[in-house]
Amino acid sequence: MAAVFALADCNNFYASCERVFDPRLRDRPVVVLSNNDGCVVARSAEAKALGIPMGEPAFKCKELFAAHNVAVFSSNYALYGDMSRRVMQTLARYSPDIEIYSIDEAFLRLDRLNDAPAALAKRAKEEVGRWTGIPVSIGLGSTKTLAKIANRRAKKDPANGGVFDLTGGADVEAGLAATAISDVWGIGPRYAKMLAGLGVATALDFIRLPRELVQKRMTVAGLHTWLELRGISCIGMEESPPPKKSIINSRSFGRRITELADIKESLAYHVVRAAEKLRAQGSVCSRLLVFIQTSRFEQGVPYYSPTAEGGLPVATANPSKLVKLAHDLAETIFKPGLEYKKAGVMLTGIERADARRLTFFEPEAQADGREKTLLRTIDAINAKWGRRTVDIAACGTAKPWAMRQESRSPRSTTVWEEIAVVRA
DNA sequence: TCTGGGGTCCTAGGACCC
DNA sequence: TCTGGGGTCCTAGGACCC
Repeated sequence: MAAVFALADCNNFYASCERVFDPRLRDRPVVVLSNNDGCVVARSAEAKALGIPMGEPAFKCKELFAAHNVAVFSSNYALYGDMSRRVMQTLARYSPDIEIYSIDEAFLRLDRLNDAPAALAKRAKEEVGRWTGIPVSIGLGSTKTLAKIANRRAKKDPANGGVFDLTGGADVEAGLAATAISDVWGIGPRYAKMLAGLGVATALDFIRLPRELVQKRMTVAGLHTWLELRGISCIGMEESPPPKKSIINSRSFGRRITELADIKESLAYHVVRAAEKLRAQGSVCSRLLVFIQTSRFEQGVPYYSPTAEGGLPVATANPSKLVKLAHDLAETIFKPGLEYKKAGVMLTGIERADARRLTFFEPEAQADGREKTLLRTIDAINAKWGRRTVDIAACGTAKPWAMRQESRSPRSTTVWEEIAVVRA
């Protein structure tokens, strides 16, 4: 059988997660906001129908929210992450060949199995709904890009029952003709605009462009999209996620920050989180980049957004060493008299911890061993007793820079004290 | 008052080397 | 007067994804 890729995508994922634990939200418009309660990042179908755009700043929607009794939530990533894990575990029962693509999407290979792909997809969709309460749509295609298009068709028309099959005898041309070019996976706003200038409105128009033109204007990535839409698979399944080559931790401040000391505190926090991610994938890093930013939207004052990068003599995952470097770098770019809105760090020069150069000096090797033991112990304690049970002092306790989060729902599946209570 | 966060890949061009 | 050329590494910038 020819390859059959399925894309399973949770409908309005964050909004659906909120609904699972509060049935009163059914039929009520639900939106979820980004960190710091900044922008709308998820909308239920009812909220979409109200015309609330994705990414809209929350303060611009206040009146609309009030007028239509919209349920508004701060992001609750503890909940969404755990719900995602449950959805993925359920999907994995349907194919050994699964790639978790994002928090709410997974690709599955559905050929090479005993049952017909479309029948498997239908059962998977129903079981995820029954076991987790999350509605999911599944699209089937002979390539990943076509599976993405099929998924859009599945979502768009309720008559499809949440599953759309663009393989076998399906009319692929009709599917491509019904898909706006800007809705194709791999075509962003820039390329969509450029293609519009070439008279391309749909995916079907796009695959009728000459191959050489596509490669010239859109490089090999664009060519892959073009080939995939023609049924030639270029983007394969990734069995296990490769280690990250860069790790970022950053956040907008809950309010404006003017003091270097506060910025340093927030940077320490970001470094500690980033170093945890680094150790979780068994890596060390040799470079660190610090960035601080004023508001992009402030009238009358120039936008200040400097970065500073520095290296370490020996690659490390030790937060104390990284914090020291981050603080030194911050001092080189901090300008007093400005109101800062955001800060963050990026770790690069990432390599496997076990591939490190050996140290020949015995005292250093011993110190290295003690350091590893210490960090392993901290990670173990935090894994058992919760994040930040053991922290480093530079993160501070006052946290004037902490983010706003005014309406977070309970962490119903990961914190005992916040578990849902059912009254019968 | 209020505008997210975290990633990847590709290419062009400069520095440097022989 | 004539003033190489190819390879590699690094970085910045631009495109995309969720």
